[in-house]
Amino acid sequence: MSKLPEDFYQKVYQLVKQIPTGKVTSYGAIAKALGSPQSARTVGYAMNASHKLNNVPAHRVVNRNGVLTGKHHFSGTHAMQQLLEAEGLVVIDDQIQDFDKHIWQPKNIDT
DNA sequence: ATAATGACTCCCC
DNA sequence: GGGGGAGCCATTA
Repeated sequence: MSKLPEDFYQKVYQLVKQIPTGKVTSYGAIAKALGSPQSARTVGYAMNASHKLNNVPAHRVVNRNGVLTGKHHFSGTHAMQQLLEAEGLVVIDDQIQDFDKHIWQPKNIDT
């Protein structure tokens, strides 16, 4: 692990942990809040590492389209979908309904 | 140090 | 509206 990117991960975790129940956000939004809108891909990578943590609701993080692209990385096939539905969201075919209404805009922690 | 991979996003056809 | 290609960042081999 490099020295600088490590902070990036911490920011990602910190932000994801701040996502309120019943809300979701996108990798790009997180990356942007971190001051690196082009590091959306890296955010996903951080999520992968967040799997070893227990306080990082990665299931609330989806792509900008509101699609559960990373559901495949979860325990089961629909584990992510079930989690979101259990939080009051509506997920159909790995697609969050009214994603724009359930989206959660993170605050810039980079400032 | 170079090359390949990935839970993304944007641009073009 | 749907599909394909390129770009960016960080990690791993």
